[in-house]
Amino acid sequence: MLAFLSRVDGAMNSNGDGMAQARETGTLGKLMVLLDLVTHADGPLRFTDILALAGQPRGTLHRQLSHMVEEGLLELDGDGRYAPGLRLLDFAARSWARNEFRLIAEPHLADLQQATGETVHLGVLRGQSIIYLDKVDGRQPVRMYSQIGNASPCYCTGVGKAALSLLPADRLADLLADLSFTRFTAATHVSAETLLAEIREIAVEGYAFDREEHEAGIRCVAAPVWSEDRTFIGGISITGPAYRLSMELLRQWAVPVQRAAGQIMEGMRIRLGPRR
Amino acid sequence: MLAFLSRVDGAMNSNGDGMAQARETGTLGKLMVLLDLVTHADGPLRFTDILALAGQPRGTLHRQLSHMVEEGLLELDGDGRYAPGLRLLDFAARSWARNEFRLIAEPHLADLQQATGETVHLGVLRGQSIIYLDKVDGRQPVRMYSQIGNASPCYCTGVGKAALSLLPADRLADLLADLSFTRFTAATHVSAETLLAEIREIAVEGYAFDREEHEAGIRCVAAPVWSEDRTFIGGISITGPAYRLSMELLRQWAVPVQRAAGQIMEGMRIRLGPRR
DNA sequence: AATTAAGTTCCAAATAATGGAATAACGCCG
DNA sequence: CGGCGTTATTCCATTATTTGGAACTTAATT
Repeated sequence: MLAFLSRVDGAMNSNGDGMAQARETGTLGKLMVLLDLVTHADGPLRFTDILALAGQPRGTLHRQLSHMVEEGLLELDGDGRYAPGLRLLDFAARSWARNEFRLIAEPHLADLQQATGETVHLGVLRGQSIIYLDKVDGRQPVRMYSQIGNASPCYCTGVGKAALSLLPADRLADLLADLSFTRFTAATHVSAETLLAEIREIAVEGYAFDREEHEAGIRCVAAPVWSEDRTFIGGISITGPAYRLSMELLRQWAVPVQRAAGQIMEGMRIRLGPRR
Repeated sequence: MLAFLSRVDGAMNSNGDGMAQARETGTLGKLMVLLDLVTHADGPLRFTDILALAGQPRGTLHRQLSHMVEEGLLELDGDGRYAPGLRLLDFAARSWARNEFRLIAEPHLADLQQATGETVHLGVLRGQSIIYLDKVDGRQPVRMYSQIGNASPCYCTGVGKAALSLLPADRLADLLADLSFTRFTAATHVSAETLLAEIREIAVEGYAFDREEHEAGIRCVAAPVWSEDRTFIGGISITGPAYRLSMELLRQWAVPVQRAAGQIMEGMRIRLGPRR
């Protein structure tokens, strides 16, 4: 049911500088396409399935898949079906555990959750997607992976639009040019024009809303966050059901969200020093 | 504080079988060594650091790192330091979300948590490490990534020893021959002999204990779990502080843990059919 | 047993990776 | 500002790996 994300994330390494230069990553690039293919599929794929999707010669594909299985990036079950490898979990767990941005943001996310009682997210822009780095849910032990690590479109999430408002005009234009819109709800932006208009507004106001644009019945208010070296461009948000979060309430919450965002950025300055 | 894990997990792809058939994964293998290097480091690494650790020519290394950054496997910050890439999170989130074994086990883990009130883990053997696939903690919203995805040594965890008890003698011998022991506590096995003796016992009894072997003050009881095609060999465990979990209590809990393990395996049979 | 489909192995040709050295950028200090 | 040590990046002939078509093996079907 989340299969549509494939589109979105697949475009993640579009280096959209106008001319669409095919990626220059040699052998690795080809293997990553395969990894993308398998991880984005709805279930395990057999050799022939991948062969059809990848459009490569049999011999080549076979060696590539074998190497990836050998390295633990993919797993091959008893029925000859390929699935994402669990070694990826180990890599990701380490990537996440030591991420400076997340570590610094953590306490401020918790504060914001306490203050509002609603779910708080931290996300960063990667390519055209928002990758969620953290989530604090007020209620019972949440299945964290359910959100952390997930990639969502930038054009229909609060964090995404907040992030876009930070981009310089030229980078924003490039990104929008490469963007393809999928309508998730009646409120989803489906054209660069309306999106750009809202982003301009967000850049002025300093906060963004998601007016049930990604999921019906879910609203949020978000504020942009960035690191000084611009490695991280993203945002934090408070998310909840529309029946509980009126637009008026969200407007009030813009203040604490912006304050938390400011504290996180201040924390980065202190921690990482004034370099660059 | 968990930095010591680096050592241990590093051994996951140690091909240290005396003479070491060098891995036959071509270019990919070389890149994975680098990814391992960066993800296992204590912090971001500069080019020169990696150069020293990898022992490769400058030109080669530079191109390799560039490709990996381009693909999102690594990230390069403003100070020229390499860190694990966030794209790994997206891969891992997908790998985890659709893992059949975990999906089937989930409700039984929750049951077991309810019955005992203590923390429940699900892990599988990958190489010489146990990778934790799931965790159910009774108390407050836990930072899930803190455990899920983490790789721990097989020789000093309940799940690990339970998993080892499932291996046929020859595979077990191979694995033990390659194993290098790190003493974490006074109770840690540090020789293949004593470990093998305990594993034999576990194979008879059908359950394993961790008697504060990995972390002082932490005990657990575990039972082996495997899929019919042997793709997954692992276990589930109940873990908690020694002051609350006497060895006597753990012995009593062996029964419900084994029952839950049985239910999970039954679930796999039904779900995946009697193939292979 | 015959037939089709699915997966695996082989090897000359094409391509990408290699690695030593030259070049460029940075950071520090006088 | 200019020089010096450090660090990072680019270049290109050589070398090793990947490529891809076809032959081969294995498994499933009738």
